[in-house]
Amino acid sequence: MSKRYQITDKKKPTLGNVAQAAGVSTATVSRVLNNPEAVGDKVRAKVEQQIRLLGYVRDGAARALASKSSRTIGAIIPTLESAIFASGINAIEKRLDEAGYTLLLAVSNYDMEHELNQIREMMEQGVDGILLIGNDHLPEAFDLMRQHHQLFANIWAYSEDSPHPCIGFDNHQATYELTEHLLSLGHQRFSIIAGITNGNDRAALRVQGVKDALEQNGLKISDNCIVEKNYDLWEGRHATRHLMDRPKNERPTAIVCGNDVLAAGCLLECLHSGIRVPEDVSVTGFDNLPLSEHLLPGLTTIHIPTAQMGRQAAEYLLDNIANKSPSLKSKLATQLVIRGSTGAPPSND
Amino acid sequence: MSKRYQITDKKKPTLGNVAQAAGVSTATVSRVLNNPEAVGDKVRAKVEQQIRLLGYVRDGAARALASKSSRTIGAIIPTLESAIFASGINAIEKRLDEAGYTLLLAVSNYDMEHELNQIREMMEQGVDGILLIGNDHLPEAFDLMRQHHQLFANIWAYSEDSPHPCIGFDNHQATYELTEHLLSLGHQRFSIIAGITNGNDRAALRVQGVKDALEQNGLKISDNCIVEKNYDLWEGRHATRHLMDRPKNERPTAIVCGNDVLAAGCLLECLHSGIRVPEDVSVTGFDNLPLSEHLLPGLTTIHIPTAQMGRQAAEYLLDNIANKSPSLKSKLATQLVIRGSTGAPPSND
DNA sequence: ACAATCACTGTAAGCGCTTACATTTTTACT
DNA sequence: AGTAAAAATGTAAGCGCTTACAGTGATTGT
Repeated sequence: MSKRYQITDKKKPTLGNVAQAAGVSTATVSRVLNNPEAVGDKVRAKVEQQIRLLGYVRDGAARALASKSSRTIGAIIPTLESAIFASGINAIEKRLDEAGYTLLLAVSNYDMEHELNQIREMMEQGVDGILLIGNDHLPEAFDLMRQHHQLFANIWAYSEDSPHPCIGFDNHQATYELTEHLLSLGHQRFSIIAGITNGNDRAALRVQGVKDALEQNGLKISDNCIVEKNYDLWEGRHATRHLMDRPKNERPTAIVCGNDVLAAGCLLECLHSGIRVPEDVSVTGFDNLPLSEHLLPGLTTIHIPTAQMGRQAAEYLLDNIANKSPSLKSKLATQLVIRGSTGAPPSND
Repeated sequence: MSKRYQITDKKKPTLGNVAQAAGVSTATVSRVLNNPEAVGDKVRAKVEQQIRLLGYVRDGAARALASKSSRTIGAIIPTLESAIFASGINAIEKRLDEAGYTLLLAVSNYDMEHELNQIREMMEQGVDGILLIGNDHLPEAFDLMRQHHQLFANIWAYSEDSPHPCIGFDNHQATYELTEHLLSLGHQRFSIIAGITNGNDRAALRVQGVKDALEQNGLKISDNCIVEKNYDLWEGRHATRHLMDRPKNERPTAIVCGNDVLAAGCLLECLHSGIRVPEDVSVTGFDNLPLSEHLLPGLTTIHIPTAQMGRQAAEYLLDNIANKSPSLKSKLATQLVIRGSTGAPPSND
């Protein structure tokens, strides 16, 4: 009877089964799998044939246990909604894939306790590296990773003086420049629709960037002109309504939003309620999401090189794994993208 | 110089180390970790203390090898852009997390060959279950999974006669009903901006749903009124321009889009080029993305219960792993959401 | 022609954990 | 107190793979 068509074998074939079937040792089979050049042509062909015949699939757990590497990278991102991190993750996954690595993804929902647990879980899974968003994480998280020599990097934020490896951009500087743009247009009354700054260093830095730029120009923003909102369209709309719902000469002439989602909400609210942009108010975002250029008017925002950042982050880990010791930090440039949503402030009358 | 992190050069503590430190056997330590009730209070306390003291973290690879379970679920989605799958993935991750499972995520970019490789990789990783989007996959993929008794399920699509487990909705029926809505408004000239149907059963079924509803009403749609585009805003805009760029009495009065991204592109193109919606043309989408209700006019679309679907999918796998044998199929209801983007066709004059 | 070298291949010792089974200690009941 | 049953703990055999080391011919240099 021919074994060729045996579809339902009871147990999964193991390395040993393949070895036996091919009449070689397990070491040889392992070699054709991991280091084919080290095996003679004939033997290799024979083994490969049996692998195919038996439908052999390596056991990653055993492999990881024996080789001390799971060929897996973990990434913990705050959210999957709103596609903020989508293209970055995409780039990471792509680069990892090229190197034969797999991405383990977790979503923390901006909850640091949860994130800590996820880090622990990933370390249990034996990931070879971990990618975290932002520089702010629980001290316990850093302790845990240090204690176990866990390779990791922070992305999406760059900080000169962070003791940890980071691949990202300067959130503060970006909004600083953005604010300068608004100032140069003549704006004086600013409002900020920020992301929730608690536990989110990026959001906090973006706010600070605006504040510092204003201060540099002798302006100050009062606390009731700064609202914090989740990155959500509705929240952006509500915040906008709230901010614009005051006497005309007290309204902001420029609203700086914590990201493009909030800004889109702001823009859409203006559209819905007849507020003209930029004639009545200028609006800015952060992220340059695909949508932003299509809005009417187009959204002035900060472009982040997410794909490049993702690739670099992946490469940082891979290089480290390969003992190449890449530089600990990488600062990527953001870009101010000026579109129709910013213009001169309304003339005072 | 990355010596910054070399604080302690000791090796990671193992189960054995903990056992030794606590003066018990490895079996006991393993028990307090996996089945605490089976251990006496004093001993458990002693062991737990040592675990904390040593900063012990389990080795997932060893655990997976010995226990035949990696406590990991894999999901392969076509894309991370445009957030189509975001909330579904979110729900999956959440449910899995509750059960102590981790999500392994891969992005196939709508490439089935690539998907097959990713399935293989995930099986190597030893995932306990795999989630695939849609019912269309390479036969080799199904063969591979069957041969290895790999638990899996298709989501995002429901099919009565699929031989595979699936948790999803009826794409065909959804656009069928959507089209009926348009017909009831009096539309006769339809165009479709579809997703790429090749290798995407959902996209194909959505087109077919429209066709069938039209045919049922004695209408037919000519091939040059159907364009296929990637799910991208620009492509939606270009397609719209192309479709509307004909004599007024040949223009479609209704454009059915393959998803909300294309529809948003369509809507935005109309906005940019002065075409009134719905007075000049009605537009529909599919997915009911968060953005869709905020557009002006609001987008008529199909709401998909993504969160529910994600949770159910996760539960299907978990139940299976727990030998509960849940039902193989689950059909979720979609919902036609009528907003301002659909209305009566322009009167012929 | 003989030793040194090289190219393959095999042997076997783990990797750190789970778990069936064996053993000891407690508890419950007569 | 005596005994069986229950509860707690220990023993040790793997799980499937990698890899250092050992072994075997074949090739090369002198």
